[in-house]
Amino acid sequence: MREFGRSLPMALLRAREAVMRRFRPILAEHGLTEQQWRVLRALADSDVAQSVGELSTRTFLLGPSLSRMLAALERRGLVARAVHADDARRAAVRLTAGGRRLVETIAPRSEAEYRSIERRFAPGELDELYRLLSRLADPRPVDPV
Amino acid sequence: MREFGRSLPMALLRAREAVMRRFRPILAEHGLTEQQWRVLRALADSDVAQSVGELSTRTFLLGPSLSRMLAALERRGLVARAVHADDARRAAVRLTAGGRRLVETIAPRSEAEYRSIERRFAPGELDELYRLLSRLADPRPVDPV
DNA sequence: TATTGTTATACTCTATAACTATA
DNA sequence: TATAGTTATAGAGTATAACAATA
Repeated sequence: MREFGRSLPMALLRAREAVMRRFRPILAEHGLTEQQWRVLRALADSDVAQSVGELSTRTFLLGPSLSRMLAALERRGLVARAVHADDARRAAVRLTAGGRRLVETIAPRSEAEYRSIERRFAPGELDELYRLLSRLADPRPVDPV
Repeated sequence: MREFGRSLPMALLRAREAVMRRFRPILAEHGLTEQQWRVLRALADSDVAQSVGELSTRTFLLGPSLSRMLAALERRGLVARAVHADDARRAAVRLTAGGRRLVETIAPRSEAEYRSIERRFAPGELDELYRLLSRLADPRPVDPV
């Protein structure tokens, strides 16, 4: 059987752990878990409100987890939930001003960590890494079905 | 701030999820969590018994999590714990024959999934991916400190 | 009837501290 | 005193099912 060190899930996990190890302390200072940060990042990414389903897809969090997390983030005043204009079943989740401020406080430190990682790679290598990772995540560009 | 889609942790998570989504059902059939499988894989990798600390490092699991998991795997007859020959504080954890059989049952299906992923890449591309991932996980080969 | 989101429930893992046994 | 591992405890996420409201 393939060696543990040559397992793709393990290689991805190791790489992710190495990156997150530098970043988690920053989140912890602000009382945020990795998953909560994913939600805030996904919300900060777009100016329009997003449904719970959209957030679920983008953050790889399940609906029930998200429901509870959004309630907690709402209690902290970081996000706001409203009913979607076109479909009353849907939620319209967005960052509050305070939530956006928090993201903007954390973002520069995140960028600094990122640049220190970037320096370890030759020009173009990181692009190549992104290209290979997205090929893993979505086979379609290579082998359309 | 960097787009969510261009976040390295997210790209790694997406890639890992895509790979694990194909593999988790196989584990579930055998009543194994992803983390338990990591432990079994780490044990299957070497013929000599490993200490809890070694397993912790290799699987990215915390000591307390491992202690409980090893107790559960021991109850299922998949692993055995003994006292280390040289140092009575240390444990000597190894797969039982049944544990090895289980790994050998699952391994071929895991390999099949792996080969179907491999087919999506040109020769050498996957080597390049491993190289870039290991650079992320360990900067030393590039920039010795 | 199907879909969106929430609530309920049980389980697993994370994380830290306290403890035991051994070195 | 320090180290290896376990136990205790609290909290967060995973996963599935059941449910309410809306389409």
